[in-house]
Amino acid sequence: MPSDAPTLGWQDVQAEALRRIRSRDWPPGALIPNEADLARELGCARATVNRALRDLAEAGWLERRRKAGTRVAVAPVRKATFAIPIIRRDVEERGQRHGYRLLSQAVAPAPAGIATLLRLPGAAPMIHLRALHLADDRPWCLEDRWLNPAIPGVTGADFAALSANEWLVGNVPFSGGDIAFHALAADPATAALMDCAPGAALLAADRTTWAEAVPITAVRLTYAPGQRFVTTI
Amino acid sequence: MPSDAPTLGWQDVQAEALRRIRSRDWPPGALIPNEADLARELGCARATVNRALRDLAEAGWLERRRKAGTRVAVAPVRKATFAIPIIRRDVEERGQRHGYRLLSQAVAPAPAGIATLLRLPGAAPMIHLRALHLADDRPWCLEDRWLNPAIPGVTGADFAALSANEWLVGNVPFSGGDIAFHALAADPATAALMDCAPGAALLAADRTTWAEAVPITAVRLTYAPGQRFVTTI
DNA sequence: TAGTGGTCTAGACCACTCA
DNA sequence: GAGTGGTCTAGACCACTAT
Repeated sequence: MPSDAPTLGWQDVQAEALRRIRSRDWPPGALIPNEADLARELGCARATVNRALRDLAEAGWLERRRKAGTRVAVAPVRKATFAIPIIRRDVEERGQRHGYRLLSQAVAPAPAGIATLLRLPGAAPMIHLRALHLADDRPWCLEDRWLNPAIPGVTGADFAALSANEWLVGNVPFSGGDIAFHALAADPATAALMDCAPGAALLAADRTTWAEAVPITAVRLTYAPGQRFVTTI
Repeated sequence: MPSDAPTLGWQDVQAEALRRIRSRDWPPGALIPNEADLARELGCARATVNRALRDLAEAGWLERRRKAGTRVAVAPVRKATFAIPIIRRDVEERGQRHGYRLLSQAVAPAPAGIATLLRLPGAAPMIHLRALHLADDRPWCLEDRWLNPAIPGVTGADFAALSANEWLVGNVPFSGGDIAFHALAADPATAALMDCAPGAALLAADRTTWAEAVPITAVRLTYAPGQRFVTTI
């Protein structure tokens, strides 16, 4: 084994650890050496080992507990990460021209499901928007959104000119939320808008977003047939 | 402003930075102070600031470039992370009993689409598996998989007893791959297996996985109606 | 209580890239 | 060339937890 004169970086340490995991040198469930020992063995500082192993633990390869030490995960839970850009950028990054049409805007009592989701009182009045996003003039995505009218500035926004999606990104700092992907069959109205057959299988994403404890919006994005969400792991 | 005597941790620094971003104290696109200045201002070491800001950059809030400094992202690209557990665990974590039935197993030339995806020669013989996963005896997920027969040990595996999904996790170290979510309409055969109406909208995930440059498997997981992939951002 | 990972520090050098 | 982030080091203390 040639001695590696240049100092080891954390990426090297991580690669070496991954190699040992994959080669079953450190089999699933096994306790691996502690950070201090590894640092000595590899000839680097403990902080470097820590950085490498911490990242592996976050990625699901290792399970670490103080005093108990570090174990190789038995069933590594892989994680897939999806980027959620604003819709216009999503379209433009595919080299297509983004178009946008506001279909309707109204103030209406939120349906029970939406109100519950946002933890608002039963029939609280909210802003209801429906809009169609286009890619090269073809239907891309239907946006069905309920907006909390208490958001500063929201009543003055012109959603015919700028989509709520984009307005929110630029004007409302949000802290969190959740997303659910699911499949649904196109109802007749949606099918007409999407230029597809009624009953066609469509991919949809339901999102709710919050600024701290204040509900911002609940939106369903229904994508045109054939669309896929792709990622690399 | 009360002086915070206890030393600031990186999480505190991160929270303070996020606060400044959200309050528009650091508006979108703005250059923020460099690490050394921030460390002085906040009374901690530069490494602590680095840890905090590095994480914010990974999360999409900041854009960092050497010499150019750190800027607040103009359109923060939020990222959603999905855990991809093995199917049995997924079912069990919902408090249901996992069942499994191997429907068919055969060696057959891979369809052109699959072979291309895995960069294998046109009609390369592969192992084709079809299996149904059950949750509390109800259809949960249909697994349609093509396996590279060159994988060590694969020809001796008993996929009637242990799903390929689980066998692979335990026996084949894989380095990467990709996933695509999409919606499809249930064909008659699938509908019969899934106990749903033909044409029903189903959520599906297509995965390919690799061990370094060696293709391992291509699989389509088709989920029973009503299933959702949920995550928090 | 003792062993382990989690974190902070002060300093240093390097890599990148803007001007 | 010079300013910035990226990383490493050696040492220290702390927080958690298995025993």
